[in-house]
Amino acid sequence: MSTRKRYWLMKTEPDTFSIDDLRKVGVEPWNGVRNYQARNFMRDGMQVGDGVLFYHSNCPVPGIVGTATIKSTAYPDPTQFDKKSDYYDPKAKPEEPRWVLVDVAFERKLKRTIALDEIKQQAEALGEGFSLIARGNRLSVLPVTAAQWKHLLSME
DNA sequence: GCCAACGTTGGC
DNA sequence: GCCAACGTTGGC
Repeated sequence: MSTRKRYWLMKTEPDTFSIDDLRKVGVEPWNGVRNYQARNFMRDGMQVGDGVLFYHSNCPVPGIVGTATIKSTAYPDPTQFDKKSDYYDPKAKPEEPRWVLVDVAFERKLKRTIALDEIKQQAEALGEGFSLIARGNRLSVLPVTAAQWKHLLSME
């Protein structure tokens, strides 16, 4: 496996966990991902040191609000075994975990939000395949190329 | 709050 | 293995 730094975009609802929350705690175990494709990106793709575009969804101005760093490779998400958790999965067994998470570290908050609106206007430069703006995409964890990373942050 | 676009579940 | 019903995401 390559050790070259990779880039990702991770969505969160600011009412639940915002960039300001991440800044306060420093490092956060990214629990609650319950989508297989998103899980596979964390499990099979993420390496310590990878870059993360921190995205706010389900809010007045959806968009990229900060950057973060991957602090751990994937390990089992403990909330899947916790009956009191919203993320409890009765089908997950400790000897056969179904869901994983990674630790995400605060890097910086952008000077301003790079709004989804503006990102859509850059569709051509970002490439047709950019899944954040692909029709109907709902993935909460998705890969970003080095060129897309550079282009998106140049919009700040 | 609405609803389109998906993903998952479960009966058959 | 099909597919209808249901649940979720997330922009608007």
